[in-house]
Amino acid sequence: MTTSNKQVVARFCPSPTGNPHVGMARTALFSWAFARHHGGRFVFRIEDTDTARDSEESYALLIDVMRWLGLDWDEGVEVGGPNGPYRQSERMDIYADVAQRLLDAGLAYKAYDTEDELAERREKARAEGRPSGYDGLHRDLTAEQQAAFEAEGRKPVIRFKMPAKDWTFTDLVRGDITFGAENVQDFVIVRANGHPLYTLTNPTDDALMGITHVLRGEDLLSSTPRQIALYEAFAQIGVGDGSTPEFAHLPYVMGEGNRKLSKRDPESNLLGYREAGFLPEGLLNYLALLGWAIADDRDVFTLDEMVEAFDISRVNPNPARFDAKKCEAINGDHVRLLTPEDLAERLIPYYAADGIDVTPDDLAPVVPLIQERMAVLTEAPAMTRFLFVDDVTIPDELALDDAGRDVVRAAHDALAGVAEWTTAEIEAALRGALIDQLGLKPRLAFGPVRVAVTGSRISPPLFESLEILGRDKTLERLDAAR
RNA sequence: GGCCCCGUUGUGUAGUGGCCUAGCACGCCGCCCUCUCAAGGCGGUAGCGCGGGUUCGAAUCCCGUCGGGGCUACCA
Repeated sequence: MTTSNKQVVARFCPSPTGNPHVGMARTALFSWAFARHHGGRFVFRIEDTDTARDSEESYALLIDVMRWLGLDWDEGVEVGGPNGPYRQSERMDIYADVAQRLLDAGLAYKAYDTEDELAERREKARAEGRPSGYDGLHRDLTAEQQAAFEAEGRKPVIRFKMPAKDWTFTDLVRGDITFGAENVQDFVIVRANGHPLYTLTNPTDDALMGITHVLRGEDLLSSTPRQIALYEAFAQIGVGDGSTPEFAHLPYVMGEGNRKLSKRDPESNLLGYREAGFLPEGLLNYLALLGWAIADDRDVFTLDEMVEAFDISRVNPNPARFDAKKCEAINGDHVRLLTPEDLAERLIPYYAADGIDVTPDDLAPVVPLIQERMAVLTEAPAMTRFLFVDDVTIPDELALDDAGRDVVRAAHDALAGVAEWTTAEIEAALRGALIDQLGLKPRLAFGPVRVAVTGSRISPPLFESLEILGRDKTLERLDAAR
């Protein structure tokens, strides 16, 4: 698949705007898995050239989320590397230099069109059924013409001069793609105010950082010919090693309806998944399923297994809908895959967030009761809060009727006489008193006890719960409810 | 308008000419297990956008068409 035998170098290069979202994580995951599968390097770069939208908060969130997910990088922000710095805002001199060399080599030129002039010609082209990109009017301006525009006070942008040829490349997930020469026009690489654009900075850094494989969203598909043209120009002016990377355009992650999951969609907020109690391995596993399959009859796997099996050519090009239900189900499978000790450790912050201070020892007997009862970690404190608080309150709608109070009274008396406070003895006492003596169906016998002790109709297994709760608290609560 | 991408049950996928009366998972429905809820087991539901070709045979190849999406910026 890889045509050269160079070491694979893939990268993830988000812009720090807004909250990190799931589409971003999927792109990072695939790039990372691709690099790891091929034993290559993974670079993490930040593309913060848009000062109006970028923020330091967003940058910090990006680092936080990548570390939480466990997608480690060999070079990039925070860790450094031989091709730094890795924030584009710190590389402005490099872009200015590259732009100047492009200009000097005649591969780019200054264009003085005003926004209005451009818009007018664009409309005309559209109306006539022609492509609406730049028409190349200022491509071959003489020095005198340029001087005249300068004299008018016009500030030029720098445009890259697209060679007049068709562009074909092999997309690793979509196969051969061709754009006709007439559809790829000269594009702006430096703004009139001197700031470089993504169109220049991204290929420049990929070239300088030795990126061999570019995995990114499909929204960038149609800009690929321009990038390839720039690479060919770089080869002429000595930027990078003269090679062009391979490209793979990943499908979108869609939200409800038929729209791309956007950054402002709460469903897309990555940190929201951590808060909601998703495991990074669960979320990543689910995200991997959006466009990729490890086998035709299996969809739960570890990151290591994914790295081992990942094959970019087997990525499905269709946009995929994000399905919260399936995401939870996959996460639940990963919860069950954890050792009880590991799960207990991971649960502690979620108890803390609920105002419950617990230690791993406190949780040791509880975890076996709840591990298979939750899909996300926040369910644990909700389900077992009654074990760690002094009193429970019984909601009005669950208030016991006379029959229920009779049951609770009988349960209290039976339990008061239990010699050894173990699950087995608790169960024996309760069954004896409520089922054998009162002749109740199990459901009617244990229901009121559950409500009295846990404050809920739903709980972990009752007898085990009572053992953990302890005799005193159990009797107290039964007494209070009778 | 132009160019490009995409099109298998509700959702994600497997499928690369016969193994497909289309497999798996989530969802949903039912049953079993059962002290509740889960987990687990069993069963059910529902799909190749459409129309033409090519072929003995097509979800798979070709053409057309329809639908969705992206780009067409001095955003990324």
